[in-house]
Amino acid sequence: MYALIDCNNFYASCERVFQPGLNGKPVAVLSNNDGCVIARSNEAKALGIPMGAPAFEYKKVFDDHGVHIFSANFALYGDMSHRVMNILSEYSPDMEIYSIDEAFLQLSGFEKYDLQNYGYQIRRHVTQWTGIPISAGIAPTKALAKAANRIAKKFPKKTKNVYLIDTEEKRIKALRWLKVEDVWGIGRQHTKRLNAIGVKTAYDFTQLEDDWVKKHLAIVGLRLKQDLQGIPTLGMEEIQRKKSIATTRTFDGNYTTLSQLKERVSTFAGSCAEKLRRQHSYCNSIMVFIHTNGHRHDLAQYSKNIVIKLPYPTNSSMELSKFATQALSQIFMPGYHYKKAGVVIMDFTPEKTVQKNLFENSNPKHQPLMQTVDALNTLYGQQKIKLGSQDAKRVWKMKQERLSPKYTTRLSDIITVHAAG
DNA sequence: TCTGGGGTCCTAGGACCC
DNA sequence: TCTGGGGTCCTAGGACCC
Repeated sequence: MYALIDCNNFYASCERVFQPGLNGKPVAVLSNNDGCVIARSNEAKALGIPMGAPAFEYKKVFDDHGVHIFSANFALYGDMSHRVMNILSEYSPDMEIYSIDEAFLQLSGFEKYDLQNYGYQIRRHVTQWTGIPISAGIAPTKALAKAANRIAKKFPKKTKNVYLIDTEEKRIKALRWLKVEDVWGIGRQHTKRLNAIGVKTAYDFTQLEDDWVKKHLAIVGLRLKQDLQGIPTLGMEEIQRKKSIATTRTFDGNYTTLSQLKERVSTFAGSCAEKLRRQHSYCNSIMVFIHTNGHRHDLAQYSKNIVIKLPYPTNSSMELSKFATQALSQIFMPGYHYKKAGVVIMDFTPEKTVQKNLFENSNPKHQPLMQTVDALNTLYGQQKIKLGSQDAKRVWKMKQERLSPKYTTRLSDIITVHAAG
């Protein structure tokens, strides 16, 4: 059996932990630059605010219904996630952290347990220790656990946020209830194709011929079908090192000059390098892209990316920044209003097995230097030490008008509790 | 005025090998 | 007239996830 544990409305719930007065009230969290809605409490969902809604289009709804708006506070969410995962890891020797707010627990060997109660126990524990409400779906396969989790979320009163699929009847009932577009792994394109042949529910999907599924949804679709039929096909994944690391941003305004973009791209490359060092890897390729604003139909559009193979593996901020800005110069075209840029690094090798090059190698002095920079930035706060190519005066140009404090990761932001006489 | 960011996996087709 | 067979590796693009 597998359990899928999922935090309810995670980002909104994190904000509520420190402002319990917001329980029962509509809360929404916005993306960087306060652009789109990326998390909503149930009350906000009930107001018809969709996922990804542009904030400016829904300003009136926010005002009319007193929706509490927050700028994304990823330092807080990351730390809360870590706390939740720590607790969950006590409930199975085999856990896969699937996303910031979700984890699978493998429960083989737990057959003698009352799994329904086990779910309640996990829920009580996480809620009491972190204040984050969770839902649990428990079933014989991962895809079915996902489905069970959806039921637990959809019917909180009946299920008390834990739903167990442990019989064939329950499996069929769940799949007949689940719309095919809500199946894990079925996105927009697949839904279109499936609806066209009359497949409306997850159950319908499991009744299709294997050949048809393989042909139109490829091997991934076929595995999914089997998993939904109760044949465990999707196993626990080893979460090791990342295979690519990205830092990309939409700008607050438009950038028109190469030097403006160079500063941004250099910063992004430095941030990628830092993440890369944290997982003790070197990279061999770097990709840089720039875009104009696709929503502005009145402006000329340009979008380009370029991948560069590095002459030697590196994780030095200076090297990566140098290569990234070189790449940028190759794709930059004057005369456009740029709205977005990013750096993606990939093709990693672990620190320990880096292949040295006979003629060209990373400057050996960079490694101790980077270690020192990382240590200083950890000690004195991020971005205290920057590259010369970065804008030293730039503070934080992102629009974040409703940012909550970093309650759990910055000493000065810790809450004060006043006890009445 | 205003529209996020960060990932994974698979497939088809081309280039190349013997 | 007629032109093999079996591989690997790489890349771009598409689909999906949160």
